[in-house]
Amino acid sequence: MQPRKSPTVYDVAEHAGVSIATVSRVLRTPEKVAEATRDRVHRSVHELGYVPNASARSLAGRSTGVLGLLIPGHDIPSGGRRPTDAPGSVEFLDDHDDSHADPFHDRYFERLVRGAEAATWRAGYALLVAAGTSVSREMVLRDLTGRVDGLAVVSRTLPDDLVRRAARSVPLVLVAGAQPDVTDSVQVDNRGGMSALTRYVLEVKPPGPTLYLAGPPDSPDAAARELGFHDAVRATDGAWSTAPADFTWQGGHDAIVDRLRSTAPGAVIGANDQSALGALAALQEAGVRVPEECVVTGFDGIDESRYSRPALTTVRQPTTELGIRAAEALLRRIAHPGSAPTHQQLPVDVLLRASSGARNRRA
Amino acid sequence: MQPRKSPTVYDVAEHAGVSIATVSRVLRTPEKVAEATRDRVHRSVHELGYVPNASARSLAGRSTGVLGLLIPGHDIPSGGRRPTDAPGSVEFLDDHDDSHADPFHDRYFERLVRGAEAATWRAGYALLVAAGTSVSREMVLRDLTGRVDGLAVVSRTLPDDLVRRAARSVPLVLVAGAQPDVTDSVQVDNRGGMSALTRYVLEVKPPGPTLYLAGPPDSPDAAARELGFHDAVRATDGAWSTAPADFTWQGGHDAIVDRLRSTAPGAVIGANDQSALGALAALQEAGVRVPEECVVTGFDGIDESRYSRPALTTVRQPTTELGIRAAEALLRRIAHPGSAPTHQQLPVDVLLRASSGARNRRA
DNA sequence: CTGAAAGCGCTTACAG
DNA sequence: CTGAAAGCGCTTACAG
Repeated sequence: MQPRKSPTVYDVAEHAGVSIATVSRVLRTPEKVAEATRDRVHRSVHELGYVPNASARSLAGRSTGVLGLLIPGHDIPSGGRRPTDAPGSVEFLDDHDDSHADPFHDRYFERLVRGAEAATWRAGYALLVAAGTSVSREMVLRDLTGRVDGLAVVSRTLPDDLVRRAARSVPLVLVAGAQPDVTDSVQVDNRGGMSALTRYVLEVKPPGPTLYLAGPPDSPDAAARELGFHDAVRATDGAWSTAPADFTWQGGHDAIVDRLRSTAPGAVIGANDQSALGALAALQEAGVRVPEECVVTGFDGIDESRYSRPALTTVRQPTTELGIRAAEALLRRIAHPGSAPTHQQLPVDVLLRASSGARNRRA
Repeated sequence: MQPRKSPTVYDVAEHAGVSIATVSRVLRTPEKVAEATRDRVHRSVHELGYVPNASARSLAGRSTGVLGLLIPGHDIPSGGRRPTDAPGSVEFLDDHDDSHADPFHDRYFERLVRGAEAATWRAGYALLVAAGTSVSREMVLRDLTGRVDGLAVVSRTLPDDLVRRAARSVPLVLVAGAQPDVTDSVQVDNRGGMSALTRYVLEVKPPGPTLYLAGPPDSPDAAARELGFHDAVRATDGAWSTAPADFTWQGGHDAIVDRLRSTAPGAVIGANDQSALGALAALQEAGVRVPEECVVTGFDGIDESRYSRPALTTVRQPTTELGIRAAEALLRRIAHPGSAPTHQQLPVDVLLRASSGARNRRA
């Protein structure tokens, strides 16, 4: 398809009757070249279909012009199904509900990648994406490190010490988590989001104690959200309590079943959507009307939260924004290698839906 | 953070007391180096924290080791919200339903990127992702072309002539579409999928004519699906007809309202999920029981199809697989530049759900 | 098995 | 405004 060897600066220079230095200048600093020369070179570039070799450019320019993004690897089938020559080969599947136990909810990574991509190209860089499923993390990391000017790593994708080591050979920013003294970081304001949501719930809820469905003890997100809940609830004098629910539907469901043996809550605040949806189901099974008798809220904004009845009021992370900020932080770090690590907290959005009494087109 | 200049082959060679050629050999063709030497070099590499410079490697090796993936650009907010120093800054939004008019349904690109990423790294390549939102398509394309050994382009991301021109300077594969004589392509078997689905519907449906809700006339997907429907329905002698519905909920809804003035259908087959969901709603409004009196099916497998009542039987594209196949096709093309363009059709999955009478855990 | 040397295709001071 | 030349950090025949 592309037959002969691609043209180089030398070919263009010869074609235009100038030196290779001039060709390079026309491409990088056109204002330093006389207009007539510039035009001539441009014509040659076009006629020969010249495309600069990025490797040579990077080597000579001491910068790759590439940013890397490392995201956690999902399992990708190695073989996969074979393509068909026989059209019409179709598989019929009984579609069960594959649980979204994933802390990174629906479209999280698409948004993250798109955000990072946009900010990266906008700055004239290209974006390399790696999940490191198929190969060992170390190998991918080493490979990436040599290819990029900076690396954004999604938190918990790599063990802390690997992050630290990588940060020694390349500017690195941690996404959705932090290692305070080691690298820059960009995360979402889980604490502030839960606090704001809780304050709102306390205002709109019907009478009755407030119940918080806590997440698993080892999750940083869960910890930050619980702090936010406490921030808000401690400033009031209403009754409240917490119950463990470990981010699962069942956990939320069971916590409510248990709680309904004593007092019915006036509000249930889930540490995530899954547990809130479980709680919602348990309340409805027990004949508690939501939101009239009890308000329910979640956190994450998974797709399922939109389709529950009533639709679930929840908090959405600004994931695209997170990608943008990560790339920008990296670019800043590349420009100023010396400065102290920075740590950003992005504000979240509360999505008001029917489960907290908000009126809504659909619900 | 990374203070002094990174070590090079020269540093490693000196440290290990060998030539740079030997260092290079240890890294690329270790079997050609004596074990003792190899160990010595490895130790030096480790001690110095040496990471090979990918640009130099690419330039010398005449191959970048990078594959590019170009996907259509969504609109990404340029400014975005500012990060806060004040935690707790939260926005409250009345959450309306943003319609998924997108032909590339939920998670389509996440799956595509992940598939491509997996296959790419598995082969020892890295993956560059570009959406080319922020910058002009031409610029991104030119930049990409110089950076990669091969380029996968999602169909309709670029005008045909740009694809053709790009294909002259780099191996290129078209994803989810084809330009038969120009490049390799990988797509989904829309026709075969719709045909298989239709045959199944004809088997399970209650009495009554079959109605096909066609897509917009300018969509290649719609055209292929309609051919598949015809393939299946022409082989039987039941009554059938088609109605235009242009891929929208409203289109599907109105087509049914219109149709119900005469005969009630025994099956409604939508060219996509949106129109099928509209049809489902219209049937239910008219008191037609689904699936008992009329079976309904869609195509695409958007998230919403899972949460309708009854849940919608639909066809899911093997999107991850599509990404894998695209990367693999590219790698094959790189290995064999001369051969004729290949065109793959990937088999789809039918997701059996309650709207066609399939029993299901949830519905 | 190992080394000296050429070369990959650019960029960028340095002169003029 | 333009050119000659050095150099970016590797890989890879070619000799030995």
